[in-house]
Amino acid sequence: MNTIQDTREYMQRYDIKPSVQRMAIMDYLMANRVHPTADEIYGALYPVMPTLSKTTVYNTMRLFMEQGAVKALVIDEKNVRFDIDTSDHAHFMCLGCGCVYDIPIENRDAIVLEGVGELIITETHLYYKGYCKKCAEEKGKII
Amino acid sequence: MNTIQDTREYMQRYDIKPSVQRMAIMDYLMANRVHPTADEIYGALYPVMPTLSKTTVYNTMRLFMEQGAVKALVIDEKNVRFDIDTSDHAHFMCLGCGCVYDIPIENRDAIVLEGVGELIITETHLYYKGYCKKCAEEKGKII
DNA sequence: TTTCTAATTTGTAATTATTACAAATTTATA
DNA sequence: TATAAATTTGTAATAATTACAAATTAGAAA
Repeated sequence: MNTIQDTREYMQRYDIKPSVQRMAIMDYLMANRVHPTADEIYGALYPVMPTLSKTTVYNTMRLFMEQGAVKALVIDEKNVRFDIDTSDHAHFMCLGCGCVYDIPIENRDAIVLEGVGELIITETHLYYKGYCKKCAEEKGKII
Repeated sequence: MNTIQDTREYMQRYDIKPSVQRMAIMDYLMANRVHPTADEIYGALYPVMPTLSKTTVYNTMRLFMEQGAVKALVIDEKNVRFDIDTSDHAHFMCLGCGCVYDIPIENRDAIVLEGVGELIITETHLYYKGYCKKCAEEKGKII
């Protein structure tokens, strides 16, 4: 479990000035590593912070991304998800339950493509979709 | 270069009934392997087919996807792109010029994740972002 | 060819995630 | 305490995509 102090330190490390809203959002991201959407963050915090605005969630996520504290995860067409683990890694999304798991990868920093030449890689994004064990077992009712 | 006959045969292979619009769209996808958005497809075909509707482009892309003739490529948050190469492969998007190149990958069909168990992979999506050689050279004016 | 039916296309309106923006509030500073 | 700066909020705008019903086209039957 992470304390409020942990959250404060984490934000300090990324040069993010704390505020009640920012703390609540960062705290949520640290405690619930489920790669939530802006809407899910808002939905989770609204009950305990009814004055929270969805715009603030978007503003805050943009700030967090600019400061390098979170990364955008573009795994489904519908909406952007946010990942507090900013190290290069892959994702697995279960098509049954929607869970998104982190997967380690070995990454590279350049590719030479025939006919095109060298490509300098600054971002690596890898994701899989499929079924986790539990959903694969009940698969009959899914597909 | 592909002929109209090639396009017709390709559609037949995927059980897609031809129509003037579908032929034009498929033909465009086969001739321009640039992973276009729905809007780009519409923009390219509108001049030669002014009665074309954007809804038809979306409808057609959905049909093509359902029949397995194209795949959705979710590489940027803004809009979905379409890829006529349905084999598993990666993409590189140049942050300078926006070009998207195909990259070969070796793929897997399952992962065992500690604490979660086996994950059955049905889709692999890998993409990189960065700069192609040309853009890297002019990088000063980009970043 | 003409008629009828089914499939396809089209245009418009609805939906939804995200962003723009300006007013209101809060926080920090003098 | 008064003032300025930063932050939050609500509403409206934007833009990709989808829903839907009318119009058109294509195909089959007569």
